[in-house]
Amino acid sequence: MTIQTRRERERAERERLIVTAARELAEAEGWDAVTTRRLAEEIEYSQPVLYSHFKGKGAIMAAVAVQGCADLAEEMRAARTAAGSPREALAAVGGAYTAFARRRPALYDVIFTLAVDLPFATPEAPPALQDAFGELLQAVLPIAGDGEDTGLLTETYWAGLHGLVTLMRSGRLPEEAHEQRLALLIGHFVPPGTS
Amino acid sequence: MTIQTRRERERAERERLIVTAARELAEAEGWDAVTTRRLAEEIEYSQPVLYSHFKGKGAIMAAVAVQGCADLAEEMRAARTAAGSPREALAAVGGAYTAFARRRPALYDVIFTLAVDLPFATPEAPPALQDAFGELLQAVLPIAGDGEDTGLLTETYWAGLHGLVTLMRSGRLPEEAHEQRLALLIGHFVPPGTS
DNA sequence: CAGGAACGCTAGCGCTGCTAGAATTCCGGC
DNA sequence: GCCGGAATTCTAGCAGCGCTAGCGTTCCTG
Repeated sequence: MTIQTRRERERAERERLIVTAARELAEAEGWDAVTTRRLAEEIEYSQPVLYSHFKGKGAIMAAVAVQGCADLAEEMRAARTAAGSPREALAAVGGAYTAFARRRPALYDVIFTLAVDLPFATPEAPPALQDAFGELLQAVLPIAGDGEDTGLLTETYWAGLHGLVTLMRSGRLPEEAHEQRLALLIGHFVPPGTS
Repeated sequence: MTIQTRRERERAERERLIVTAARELAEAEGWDAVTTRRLAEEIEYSQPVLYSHFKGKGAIMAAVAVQGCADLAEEMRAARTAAGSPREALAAVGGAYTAFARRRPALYDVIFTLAVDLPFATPEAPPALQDAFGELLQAVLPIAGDGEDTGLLTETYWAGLHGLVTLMRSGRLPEEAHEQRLALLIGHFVPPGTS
């Protein structure tokens, strides 16, 4: 029994090693630099080892995405709970979201633009994804107008944030006015008179 | 002179052939299917011919993007000029934008998510891109609040639309509630009391 | 009709994700 | 202590990618 468990433990550790190496390499040099050969070299094993842990490169990226999404959820939670008014909370979460996207672009990309084989808007979605969406939802809840579907409103706010960061990071929107655009978005989501 | 001009004409025609073939192939089978070998086969020339017209695959995609953006601008213009009130115009342009993205996903991707070597938010941006943005701007102008920067407001509205379509098309937002989310976005951009 | 330039082709480079099958390592029973 | 078998890891290679050097042909010009 001990041998079996030791092997399983080593295997699990190596799996974490792969995910960590992929994340660090992507954050350091971008996802283009993350090839299976490079990754194998990084973890000091041969390529096929990767495929004994993951179905393919996409699955490794998905694992990185889930891990990164937990970070994002945590940062949004911290921002939200530190804020005072509902309006401040909405702005804080939006600011945390876009700040994450700009500070860790490779991580943001793999969560929200690249990897596709992750279930998203379903109950089977990984908890980390649901947590991140939940943070947005908590921030949107208090500022929802009468009769507005909170889930849909959250999705719409999320889309606004996502559009801002993706267009900016791909050079389609100039960086310098980001804060002003973010303020405009938030301002249009908060009903007038909400403190 | 006639020989020279004939050659130039044939060259220009072949260039259009390349761009058209790339666009049709992408729209039919997605950009993954657009390889230089496949493209060469499609136009019945060898691969290197492509590189005598374009610097690389990216440049071909950029050409498709510019051509597609003209279509988008045209559709938004038609929607805007057919609308009655400012609110209807904003909704019509937003609807035309998202409808374009859903009807021609490959084209939308190459304009707004894939190709990067196009100047966007500068005076050197291709006219087609500026036209498309101009249509959005024309729709946003009448509903801008006092003291709001119209350009920034347009960019923010654009980001909202872009976020909606990209998250939906990548499976991160469910398709069915699209119209409701779009209505929410538009509703939050139109000041209350604007007819 | 010959010389030369312009043109398009064949062939190939280094890279990608991924995999079949050989080789090695390690554990359990005698 | 040692050997057979199972589990594991590696070497080697496939098909395809974007891109290019250099050869062969074709066609215009003097």
